[in-house]
Amino acid sequence: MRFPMLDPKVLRESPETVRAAIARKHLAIDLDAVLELDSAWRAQLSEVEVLRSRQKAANTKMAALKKGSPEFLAKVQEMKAVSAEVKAKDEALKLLEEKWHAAMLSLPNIPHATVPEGRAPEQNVVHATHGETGSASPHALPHWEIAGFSNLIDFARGAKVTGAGFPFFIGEGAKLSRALLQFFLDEDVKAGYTEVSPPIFVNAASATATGQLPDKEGQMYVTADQLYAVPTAEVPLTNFFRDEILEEDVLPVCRCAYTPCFRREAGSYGKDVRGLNRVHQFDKVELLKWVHPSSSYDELEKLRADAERLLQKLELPYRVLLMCGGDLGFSQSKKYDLEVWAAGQKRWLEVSSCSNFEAFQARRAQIRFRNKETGKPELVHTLNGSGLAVPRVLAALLENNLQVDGRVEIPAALVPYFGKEYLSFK
RNA sequence: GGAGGGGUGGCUGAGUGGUUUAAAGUACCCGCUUGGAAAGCGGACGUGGGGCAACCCACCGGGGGUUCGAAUCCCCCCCCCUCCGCCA
Repeated sequence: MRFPMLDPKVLRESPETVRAAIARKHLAIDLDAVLELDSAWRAQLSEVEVLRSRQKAANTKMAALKKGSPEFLAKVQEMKAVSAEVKAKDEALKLLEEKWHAAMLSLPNIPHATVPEGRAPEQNVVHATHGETGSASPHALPHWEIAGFSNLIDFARGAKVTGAGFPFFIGEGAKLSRALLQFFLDEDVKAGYTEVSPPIFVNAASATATGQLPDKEGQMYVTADQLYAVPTAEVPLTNFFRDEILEEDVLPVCRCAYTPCFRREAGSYGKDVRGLNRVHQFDKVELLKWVHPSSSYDELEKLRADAERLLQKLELPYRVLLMCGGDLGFSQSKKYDLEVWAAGQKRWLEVSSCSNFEAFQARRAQIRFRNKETGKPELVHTLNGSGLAVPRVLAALLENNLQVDGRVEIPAALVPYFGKEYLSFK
């Protein structure tokens, strides 16, 4: 049995809830067709099961009969027909089930009541803004235009060696990148997350469980033996508990992981992809939580606060967006984006996306906990968010902290990691 | 990469075509017993799906096949163990 992402019971008992969710996410889905498939599938299932029941009953009788006896042979003839019927109906059932499954996969997660109405990114709500964005020094430059930038981050040679979007980080560029990673991990561990270093390739089953497959197959790099380079640590981390039942006591489980992230970014173009804004390989620390359903929205606020604290300690201006229904991902119930201000480009760069998936991912990955009172397994709620993505934070740091003399001031919190108070492009 | 051996419930482990409705043990849970516990005795004890329910169906690593009928036979794949080879 493969699992849909939305609870089929919600669809049956309250189709209007699903209809409303589709509307709030501004998706075009023919729900009536899905409902029709659902009842057709159930009807067919019941037909097959009745026949199977007959087969089982006959089986028991035949076991008691003498092998070659006329009664036995008659029974074999009788059951041959039933067997053929089961085979045919079972085939039809499988076809229906495939359609049903595909239809169920097309149904999005239901947005939380606090998600604002809206169709496009412009309708996201600015939940909070921290730090100054207006007073950037007049000499602020996009990071790729800073004199000597390619001494630290070399895109040209990366393109020669691998391809566009695979830069080399050199000298103090590499050191700054590593300092940020170390800082993020240390802070996340302090906040209660257990550090994990996961595999950076996953198999198809894992990529399917977190939803990268089949929809985003074109966004992943795949090896000759069908392993997928992770687009985010979310994939191996979430799959850690796939097909497992946890004890209720262990919740919430909070983990963080650094991995390089690989994204083909097919279809991206223009100013979005300049410099470090969008690359095919980048370092990121991901935060992940497996929580009791009753606390997932509290945990979402904590997760967001944990990610925000990193930007605060780096003294970078940023804002928090509460995503509107139309800009909410397919599988999310509620999502905040953290965007750092890049003073040179004069634009916001997304560095973290903190989401509550409720049971949507957990159902697909079959991650459950045993309810202590009932003794029955229930789906956990999963949440994740970056804490944080390195290159864009690094870019913002370069742009915001660029001094008149061409050096970059390192924030106090990062100095112990970087080892110096200023970075130089020479 | 090569050769061999394995994969059955939380765990141990029986089962090589049909009363298997997966034995038995063990752990956990609930009783009885006890001053309390252990032992002992009794009961309960997997997951998913369908059904208002009674109940029914599926699941023995995964997927196909043979058969009236598959945990059991056949094919493909995955994983684990032992040895060999290669190697950071």
